[in-house]
Amino acid sequence: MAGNHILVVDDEESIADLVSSALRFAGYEVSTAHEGYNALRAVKRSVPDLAVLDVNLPDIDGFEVCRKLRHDGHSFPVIFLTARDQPEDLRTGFGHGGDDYMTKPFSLEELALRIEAVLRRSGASTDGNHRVSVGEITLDEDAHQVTVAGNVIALSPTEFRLLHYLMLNPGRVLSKGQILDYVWEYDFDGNASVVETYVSYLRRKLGSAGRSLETVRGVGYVLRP
Amino acid sequence: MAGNHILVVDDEESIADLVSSALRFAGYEVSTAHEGYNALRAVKRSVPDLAVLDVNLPDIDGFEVCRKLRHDGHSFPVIFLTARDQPEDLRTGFGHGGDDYMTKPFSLEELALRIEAVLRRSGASTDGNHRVSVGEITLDEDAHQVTVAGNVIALSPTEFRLLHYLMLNPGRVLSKGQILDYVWEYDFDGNASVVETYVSYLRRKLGSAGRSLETVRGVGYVLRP
DNA sequence: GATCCACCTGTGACTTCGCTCAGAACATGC
DNA sequence: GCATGTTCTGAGCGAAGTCACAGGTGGATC
Repeated sequence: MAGNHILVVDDEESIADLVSSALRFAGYEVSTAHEGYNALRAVKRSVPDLAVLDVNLPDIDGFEVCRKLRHDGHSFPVIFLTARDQPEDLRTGFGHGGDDYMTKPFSLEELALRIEAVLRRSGASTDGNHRVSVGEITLDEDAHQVTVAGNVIALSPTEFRLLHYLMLNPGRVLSKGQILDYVWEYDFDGNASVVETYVSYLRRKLGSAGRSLETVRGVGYVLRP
Repeated sequence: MAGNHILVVDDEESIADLVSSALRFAGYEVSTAHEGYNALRAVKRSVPDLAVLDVNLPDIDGFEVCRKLRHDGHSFPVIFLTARDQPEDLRTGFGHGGDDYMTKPFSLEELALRIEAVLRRSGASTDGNHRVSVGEITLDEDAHQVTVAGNVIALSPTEFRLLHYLMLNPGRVLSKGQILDYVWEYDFDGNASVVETYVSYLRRKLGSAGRSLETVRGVGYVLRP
């Protein structure tokens, strides 16, 4: 996945920034645009390996951008972002040559996963390594499976995403806020104590290996290598 | 991080001064403004790498300033400052193109950290080094861990911030007032002797290395390299 | 060497934070 | 439509952290 170039197009700058910093962190090269025509211009300058297109743009909408891209012969995959509750959009999106679809708000983790999935499907080069290990814990993204010292343990989707995020940042303290942004939907406005609850679940399921998931009081959590 | 230019906008002169002197000290170039229109004029003269904007300004509010800046095509990151207990502001802030958010009162330490984080995210040059060493003591910000001669020692959040501040200024005497401003919230109105208490805690936890944390009677404390 | 004052450090009250559990609300699969 | 799993909240508890206070210690000054 390293080195792939992604174009993020969203008129809300805060979202474009949030997404692009998360993707940069995940090892992609990212450029952004806030308007449809700017996006087309950006592609003329440098063709990305994938584009994340918001549907609602100030000038021409994301579908139209995608249609023009396909018309110009570009075949890189496109993932659409759209506000909730517009199910009819889905068909429109795929009709215009979209490869995947996400409704806002979404979790950055999920976006990263979908991007990777779409890139893999489209045959772009990925590093093909979807397994992470920290200490005795191994997480396999493809198999969606976690093993501790060789024994498979069952995790719920949220537990899995949380563990994955922690494992992507071994030895780095992640604040509850960061965790909420990445693992939960980015505008999740519930109680931050869900994180505590899920850390508790994870520790229990991880058994003795759960001890490497440390609390840094007043700061956040770390998975110590 | 060195050399980045930051614009601080706050109508309370004492706060603007406090913040700007702390940021100058942290190696930034700082300019200040006390009103919204002055801030816009200052940007016209010299475009900063980041702006710290108070929301409550006498003429136009911080959000409006940010909106105008974005409208003029400026994309440098903005951090908003606002009084507590206005959670709905947060969304407004991000809606207007803000990159981060802090509620008053805050510690200067935290502001410095956020500025660095935002600059890093926005791709501006930072020194990217989150480890400091003085003598046998090493402090790692990411891991939120302190080691003395290789042995990890556990510190409370306040102890950690205090040590961090001292380590950022090896060989320089810091007064209790400076320490209170930087490590505690700037309007902390308690007894300045907390600093003594925490220096005492630190010395005990640092063991023999604690001897390099010297008292300069009548002046303050130094960490001797 | 007496006195003063800044600083040190132990004690303890109080607060904050995080862990865990129980359960309600919701989603999913059979 | 029932059973099961999942998500998230809220309360209670205990541990950890914060800070004031007060008695003790030891330079500095005269």
